[in-house]
Amino acid sequence: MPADESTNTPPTDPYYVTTPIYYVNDRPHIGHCYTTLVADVAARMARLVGGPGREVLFLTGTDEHAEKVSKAAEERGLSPMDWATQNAERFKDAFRFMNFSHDDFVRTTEPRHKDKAAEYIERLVRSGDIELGDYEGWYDPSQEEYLTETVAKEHDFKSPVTGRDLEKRTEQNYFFRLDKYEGWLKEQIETDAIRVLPEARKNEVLGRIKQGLQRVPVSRKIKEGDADWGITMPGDDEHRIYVWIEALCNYLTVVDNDDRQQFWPATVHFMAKDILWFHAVIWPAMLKALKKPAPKTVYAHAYFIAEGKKMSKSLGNFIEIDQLKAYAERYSLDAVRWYLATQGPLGATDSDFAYSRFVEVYNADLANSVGNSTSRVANMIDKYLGGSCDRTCNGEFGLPGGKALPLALRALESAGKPARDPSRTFDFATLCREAASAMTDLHANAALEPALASGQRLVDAVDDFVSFTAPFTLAKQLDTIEHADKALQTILYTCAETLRIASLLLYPAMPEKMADLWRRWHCDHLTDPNDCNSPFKAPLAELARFGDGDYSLKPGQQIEKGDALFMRADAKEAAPEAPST
RNA sequence: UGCGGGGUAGAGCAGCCUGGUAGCUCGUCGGGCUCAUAACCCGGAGGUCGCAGGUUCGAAUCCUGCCCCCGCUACCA
Repeated sequence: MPADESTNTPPTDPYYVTTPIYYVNDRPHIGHCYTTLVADVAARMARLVGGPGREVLFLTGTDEHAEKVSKAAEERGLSPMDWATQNAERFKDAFRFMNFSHDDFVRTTEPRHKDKAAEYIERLVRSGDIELGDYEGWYDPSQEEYLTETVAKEHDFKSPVTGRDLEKRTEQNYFFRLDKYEGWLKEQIETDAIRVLPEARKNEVLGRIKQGLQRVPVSRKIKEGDADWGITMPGDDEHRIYVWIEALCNYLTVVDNDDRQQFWPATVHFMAKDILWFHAVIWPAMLKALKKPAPKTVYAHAYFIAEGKKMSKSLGNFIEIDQLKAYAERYSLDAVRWYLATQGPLGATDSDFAYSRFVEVYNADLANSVGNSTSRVANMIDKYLGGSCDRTCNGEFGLPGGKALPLALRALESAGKPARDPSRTFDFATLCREAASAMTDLHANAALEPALASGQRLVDAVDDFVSFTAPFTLAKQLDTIEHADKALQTILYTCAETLRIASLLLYPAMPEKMADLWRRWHCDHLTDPNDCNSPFKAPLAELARFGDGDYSLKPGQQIEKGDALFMRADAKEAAPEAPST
């Protein structure tokens, strides 16, 4: 594929990315943060790749209408709304801390959601996609809940909690005719019209669809003494819309208005694997019934486990937001974001959040690479060139083919350290163009980890280039080799300019640190470096133009070294601990 | 029970679809360099690719069987 062509045409289609809305009784933990971070990286990448001309909407929020929410509120002597508000704030705080760039935060208790959701259900009733029927199942009277056939059988038809016999009960419910859409769903997912990722999950979903789809209950009978919480079934006061069904609607309710109509269908829904079925099957079928297009991509990641152990309430080993804060305090927030984004369970298998691994990744990917590389390059520019390059990488000294490289080789030779392979050539313009193009293509395929890796490759290339050309050796021969100064400027410019482009590619995961670098290097022409959430001034293809673009480093541009971007971490130090609560 | 994913150097992973010198990151050992954050560059050691059969001139890669790990199995958020 011709790399330069796809780079020249930045995407302009509206990009709409969502996270699940989170169960508001939960305390924010690594799971919520991870899913939302993935969406944040995707959203930032969409804005970067597309530039100011592309509309991007990133939505997250809270799911508040569960029965247990009103119960939890009651236990605390609060109204359900007050309790929900209080907890929604915790999510908002956590997400602010994580520097997520969501454009909107929806709460299912907001009228804009409730009204539309009820309207959708009503439409489905009218179209016959939702109908009244009998639900027969195993009821656990002690827990006041129905159990699935499988669970009931597993526990020998006794309550898993109390061990008492389950009752076979029948009640009237509204059902969504999921069964009507079996063939359509199978076809949509098979052909990737609805792309289910990763591949393993697609197979899983298709496998289940082939086993046959049944209608799904979408309402609950309102019981005596129930709190007035949730949305009642349109036209039937005795039923309440089942929260799951209502919650799914949030993706649409928020954009189903004059201002945001262009965002539907959603570009990508991110979620954890446990709720894939709702998003890949039930939700698209509901949309089909509503005559709305289905989401383009449904991406289900796996779980984080903690220090090799599955996180569970009984073990009490959930990595909560406070622990992430403790890591961020020691290593910077962006280091946490980087670790989660690049080591996370984007594939089908779970990933481990382990301190030893964190330190390893931090040192390898951040301290020793981007951090050290920007440091050494800035330092040489400061030391040898007084803090700025007066020459770009173009012209007769440029690379590849110009005089800079032969002069560097000559300096090495006269210092008695000839290059091992003098025939090597370097073409950073192409390298950078391909890296930017790779990010654009990978992002379009929701392949976020490889997209971020394209930035790392540029940093590695700079380190390799510095070793090969040894500008520090050249710098000692400015008086003895003619034009050595020009070669030196060209080489260091090449390094700095490549790092500038690398920083753009690393930005989606590490916005604050990269903005920090842009402040030191006076790159305020990319975006506002004092606000890493401000829009970019052009699409990536233009921003990442090497050497001769409008956004390239300019001759004379001040490059300040500053403090280490990422201090090396000491693995012998004890793991950061969250303050005990 | 059914369906799906996985088992590749000490650790974490890629390669398998489209068979043909087994690769990457970290760790480890040796060398180089000195601009840099004990960093960076080069090289070495370390794997009979879960097990057993089969197809093939040739299999980590295709087929069959088996073992182990994990996930999903819908009305719980």
